[in-house]
Amino acid sequence: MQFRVLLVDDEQDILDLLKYNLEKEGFAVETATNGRLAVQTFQRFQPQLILMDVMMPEMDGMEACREIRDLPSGQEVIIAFLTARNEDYSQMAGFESGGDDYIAKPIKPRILVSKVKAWLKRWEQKTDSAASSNVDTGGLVIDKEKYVVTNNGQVFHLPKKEFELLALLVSAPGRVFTREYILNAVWGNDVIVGDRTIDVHIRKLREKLGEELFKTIKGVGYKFEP
Amino acid sequence: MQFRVLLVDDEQDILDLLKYNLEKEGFAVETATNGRLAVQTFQRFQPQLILMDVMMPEMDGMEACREIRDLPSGQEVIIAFLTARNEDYSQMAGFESGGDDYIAKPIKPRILVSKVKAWLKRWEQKTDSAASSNVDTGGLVIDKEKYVVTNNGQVFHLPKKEFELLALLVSAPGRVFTREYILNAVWGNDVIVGDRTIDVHIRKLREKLGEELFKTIKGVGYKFEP
DNA sequence: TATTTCGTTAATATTGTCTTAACCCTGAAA
DNA sequence: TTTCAGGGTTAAGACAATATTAACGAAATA
Repeated sequence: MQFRVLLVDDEQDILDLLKYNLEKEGFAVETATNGRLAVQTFQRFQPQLILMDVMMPEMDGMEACREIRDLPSGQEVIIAFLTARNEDYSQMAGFESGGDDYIAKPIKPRILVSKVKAWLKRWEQKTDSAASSNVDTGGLVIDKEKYVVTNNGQVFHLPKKEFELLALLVSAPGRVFTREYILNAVWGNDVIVGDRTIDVHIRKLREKLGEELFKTIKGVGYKFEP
Repeated sequence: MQFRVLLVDDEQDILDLLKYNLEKEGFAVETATNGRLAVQTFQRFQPQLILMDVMMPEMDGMEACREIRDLPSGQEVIIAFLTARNEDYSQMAGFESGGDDYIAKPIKPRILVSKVKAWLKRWEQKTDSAASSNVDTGGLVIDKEKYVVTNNGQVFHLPKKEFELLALLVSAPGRVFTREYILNAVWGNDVIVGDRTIDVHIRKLREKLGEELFKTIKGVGYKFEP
C-alpha cells in the first residue's frame, strides 16, 4: 500500500524540498499553498498524513485543521504542524484544534522521513485497533477517544453528558434503558438530578442526530434504534 | 434465609469497607482479590450476588463474569460490576459478558446497601417465577429487555400494563390466573381498580395478538394457551 | 474580565396510557 | 321465559409520563 502525504506551506521552496525527499521514499505526495486549498485537496486526495505550516495566508494551519476534523473523513488522518523553532507553539501544544504532533523548522530531510515513517506506522496501528474503541451502529459512529460522533457523514462535537447518554444508549441498540439506570450510568449514584434533565438531553440528541433514533417507552425508559 | 454476597476487588481497603457494611446488614460475605479467585470462591460459596470490580489483575471482571456464567450453577447469580464513573461502559452495558447491573465508584455505603437489597429482592422474584428475560411460547416471543413482543414475526410495542399482564400470563402457559392474582401481580396489592380494568386489557391483548390465545374461565380467571 | 457553552430546572404543553361508566352479550338457574 | 351473574365492548375522560421552551447559574473559554 502506498501512503499519501499532503504538504501544506506557503513557501514553494519548502514544498519542493519536502516533496522530493518523501517521493524518494515511495510516498505519494500532493501539495497546497494555503489552508483553504489544503482542505480542498484533502477531500480529493484523502491522505493518511498532513504536514502543515501553521502560518499561512488565506487560512492558517489551525483553522484548516479544525475544518478538516469537522469533515466526516477527517477523523483518521494524522495532522502534524511545521513550526519555526521559536514560534509560540504553546497554543498548539494542547492540540485543541485537533493536531497530532509537530516538527520544528528548519527541517532536515533525514529527520523528516523518519518522523513521517513513525507517524504512518502509528496510523496503521490506530486503524487496526479502531474497531475496539469505536462503535458503529447504522450510520452512527461514536469515537470515544476523540469525543466525536459522525452521523451519515455529518460530524458532531457533543457535550459530555449528551455524549455519554448517547454512548450508553447506543451500546445496546434496541434495549430499553430505564430512567433509573440512565441516571446511574451517566450521572452516578450520588448525584441527584430531576427526571426532566434526562428528557432535555434526549431532546438535544434527537435534535442533532434525528428524532426517530431515540424511542420513548412511556413508563419504562428510552431506547436507541437505528 | 441469609443471603450470600461475594465481593471481588483488588483493593483490600474497598473489600473491607464493603464487607463491613454488608455484614452489618446481616449478609454473609466472602471476598476475592482477582477474577480467578472469584470463580473458585463462587463455586464453593454459591452466592446469590456478586459485586465485582471490572479492572483487576490476573483475570478481569468481564472474563470472570463470562466464566461464571458458563458454569452450570452460574445462571442464577446476579453479577454487578463496580466501575469508576465515566469508565467505558460500552462493553458492559450491552451485557455481552452476562452482567446484570453495575454501581459506580466511589461507593457510598448507604447506596450500596440499598442497591444490594434491591438486587436480592430481584433475585427472589427471579427464582420465584423463573422469569428469564426472554420467553418463547408457540411463536410468541417476549423480550423483557427490549420491551418488545414478537408474534409470528410481527413486532408489537405494548404499553406497560398490557406488557406486564401478557408477561404474567405467558410465564405459565395453560395455567389459570385468578383476577385477584392478576391484580396483585400487575397492579400491586395497594392499588384499587375495578374488575372491568382487567377485561379491557385482555381485550387489547386479544385484539393485538389474537383472540384465541387468551381463554376466559368464567368465575375463575384467564389463561394463556398457544 | 468578558463571553460563550453546558447542565439543570421550572413552568407549561402535549401525549399516550389507564380507568371507568354505561351498556351489551351469554348461559344457566329459577 | 325471565332473571341474574359474570364477563365483553366501547369511548370518554382522568391521569401520569414525557416534551418543550426558556431561563438561570456554573463552568469553561477567550
